[in-house]
Amino acid sequence: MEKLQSLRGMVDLLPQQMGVWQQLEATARCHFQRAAVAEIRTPILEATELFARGIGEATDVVGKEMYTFLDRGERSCTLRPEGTASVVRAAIQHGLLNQGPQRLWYGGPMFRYERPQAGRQRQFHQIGLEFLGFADARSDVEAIAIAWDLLADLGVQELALELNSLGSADDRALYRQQLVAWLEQRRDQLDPDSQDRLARNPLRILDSKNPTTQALLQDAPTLAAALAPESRERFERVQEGLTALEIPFQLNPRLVRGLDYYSHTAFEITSSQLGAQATVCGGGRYNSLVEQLGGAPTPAIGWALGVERLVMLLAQVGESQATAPDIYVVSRGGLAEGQALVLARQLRRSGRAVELDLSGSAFGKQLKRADRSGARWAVVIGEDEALLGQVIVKNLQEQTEQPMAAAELLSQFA
RNA sequence: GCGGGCGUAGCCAAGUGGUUAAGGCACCGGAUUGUGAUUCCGGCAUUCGGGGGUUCAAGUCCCCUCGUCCGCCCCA
Repeated sequence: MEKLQSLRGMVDLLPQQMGVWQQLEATARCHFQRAAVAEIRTPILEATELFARGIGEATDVVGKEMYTFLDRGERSCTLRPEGTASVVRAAIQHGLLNQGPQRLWYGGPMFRYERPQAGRQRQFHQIGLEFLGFADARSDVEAIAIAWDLLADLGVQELALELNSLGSADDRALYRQQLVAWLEQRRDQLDPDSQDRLARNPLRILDSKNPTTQALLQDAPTLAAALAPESRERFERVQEGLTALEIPFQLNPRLVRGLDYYSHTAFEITSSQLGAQATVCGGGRYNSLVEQLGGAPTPAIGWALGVERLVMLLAQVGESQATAPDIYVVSRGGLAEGQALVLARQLRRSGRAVELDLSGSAFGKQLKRADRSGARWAVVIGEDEALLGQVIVKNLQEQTEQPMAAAELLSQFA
């Protein structure tokens, strides 16, 4: 029979890895709460139309990476490739924006149909933040600061924040024209990938990894020069804010985010320890998206961080936590086993983490498992103890033991 | 979608065309029918990702296929 296994690029998270995940999620929750950011959860399945309109038909994410299929009602459905479009959709649908600006976060699985490689899977997880209805440059700074502080608190080392401004939609359209005109003159000097992008998504050529293309771009018109004075001033205020918060950053004039909806501030937080997919967190401002999805014009900024990539960094830091019980209950014989079942439940009700050995094997075997479970205490009930209403409490670390009444045990561990 | 590396047990692996596929970890059982370490003994791949071919003989060579990893594209 064919071996059953998970679909390509879909990975299981096994019990041993969950400690890092849980710690990460708890830390994120804590940071959001302290920053007065509320959680929102949206379905992982949406109408294909949402992403086509929100992210942009021309992007790779929409053009070739979506998990799309027809449901039984012949509607085109897509497993969400990112979170922002869904959050904005939900905010519009439920009139959240009529109640004032929204500070939201989300977390969960995203899906992209790509070849897996280091730091890239078909199902992966993101934790993201969206500030809807905030235009001030300080909101950009605050959004970035929350991401930065979260990563720092988790103990991630050697992070770099890269920053750029794409300007307003007008600035970008103007620059796009300049760049395309300039590159058309030199089309034959571009690598094939970039030639392709010239028509589809020319700004992304700036980000090319091809060295000759990069050399050519040295003399190309710059995005910074195309920014209107207001855009430039806005960008300066973002930088001043980051400096005031002592968050180090590097200006990267080639940083162009892939999704169509970005404008003004764009940023990435990267780690050199991740291989080719180095971005841990990426985001930026998207002032036109809400309107594009049918809401009132609403400025917004957000980011998403890749949980698997973050976990890779945390694993390198050596972060991991096993889930050991406080007490391991060992019993043998009908009467004793019955009492152990009751006792374990009572201990749990008083808040203890208790593992009950259900094997019925010899005491030696059970104690061996007690030892390996990492529990501090073992409670032993044999037939003799059961008849007397007693238990033996062993301290597994100090290798000491003492008999006591079951009731005494309960009051001691309450 | 394109390029390259790799598939031997739950994990790490030896194996260079020649009888029954090393070893280690983990796990299970026993020595110890009521006590954890260590030790000792035993168990744990009818077969090398799958299919086809070459050969007297294939884990080993060839072809196809699937999976996986790394890179490109792209992104978190």
